[in-house]
Amino acid sequence: MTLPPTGYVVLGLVSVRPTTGHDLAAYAERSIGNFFPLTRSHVYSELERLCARGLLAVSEVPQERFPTKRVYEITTDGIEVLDGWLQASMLETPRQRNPLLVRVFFGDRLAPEQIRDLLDSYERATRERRDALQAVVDRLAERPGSRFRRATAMYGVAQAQAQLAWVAEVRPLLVKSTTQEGCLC
Amino acid sequence: MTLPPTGYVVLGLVSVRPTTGHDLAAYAERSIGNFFPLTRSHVYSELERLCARGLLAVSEVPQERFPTKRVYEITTDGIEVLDGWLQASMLETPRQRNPLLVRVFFGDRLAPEQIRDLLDSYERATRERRDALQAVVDRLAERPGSRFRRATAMYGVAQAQAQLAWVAEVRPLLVKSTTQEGCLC
DNA sequence: TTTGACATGTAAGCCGTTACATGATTTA
DNA sequence: TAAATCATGTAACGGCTTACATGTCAAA
Repeated sequence: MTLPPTGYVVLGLVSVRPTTGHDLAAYAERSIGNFFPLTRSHVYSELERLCARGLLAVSEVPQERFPTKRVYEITTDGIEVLDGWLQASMLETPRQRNPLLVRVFFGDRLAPEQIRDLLDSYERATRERRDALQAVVDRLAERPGSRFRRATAMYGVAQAQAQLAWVAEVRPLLVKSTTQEGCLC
Repeated sequence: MTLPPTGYVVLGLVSVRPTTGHDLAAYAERSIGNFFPLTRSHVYSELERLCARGLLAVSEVPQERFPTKRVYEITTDGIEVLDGWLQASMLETPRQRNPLLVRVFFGDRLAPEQIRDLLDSYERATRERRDALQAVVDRLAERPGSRFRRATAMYGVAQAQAQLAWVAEVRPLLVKSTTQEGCLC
């Protein structure tokens, strides 16, 4: 049985502990969302689909002060499918799209100051992302039980750091300073 | 007028020089395909759509030894739309999905040797990708007219390099050597 | 004679996003 | 009385992928 990518992710998140669509969506956004974004709508529909396939079981839990909630938990079939996917050695290579690189690729169509602005805004955004992820890494440093989640954040930091280094490296190559237009070098 | 992401990419590729679907797909695969994959089918349909919107013009060119081909070229409207998009300061942040990190995230469900295998195969694939991209960077070093395309390849090299460094950093943290299980440290 | 280059598409389908829709309870 | 939290979805649409479908010419 094969699932769409999101299916495995949702299955994995439910496997941590039984949860509702509401909670799962919130948790996903601030954890796995950094490298596998999920929308709330999609979470709900995927939960139902996994249920229909017998990989999750659902139970309605009435509450006093809040609406009745649907709590999902993973079944033995679900565990089998999840672990089977996790252990599959072949890593799917997803289509990675990078709108920044597309613009750089067509850089000949842009004026030097536009290239500069493009790199500047990319640098700013990347620095912010790096700092946010570094904060996560630091926060999880105390908890040895979180080493896997911490490793994913470290990955993000490493990526961002490399992107900043790349900007610094290519900026002088791509943005010819107009004031040096007539230099003798 | 807004287009799907692929629309702008195809538009940009045609803007370089008039071309056929066949040639464009081949060129896209070995150039922009590294950070924006296109399928052949998609290229053909997107070309037709851009035509219908008046952003491209098509002409049938009969050939002696080969089938008649449809050559597309960009129109003035097309140039306007393309440059408008390239100059838009806001960079869309696409949903970046990373199946490796998903597996790491759920690393608690995997045995240490499975984590190790996962990291090893990722490292191998990454090293290959880095070397391939480095070859592109080296090849383009001689041609100053290719500095933008070269910069995109440099980006890939920087990313791959950071990924390799990350693997080296987290491997000892995530893969507890079973032979040291009972060490006194 | 079979492979590879040249050349163009159609059809089906699903994954995933965006927008829409609802309603109770607590807190400011 | 307004906003935030808790809670659950539906509907529509479109982008993109996969698989299918066809044919000529040159070279091995």
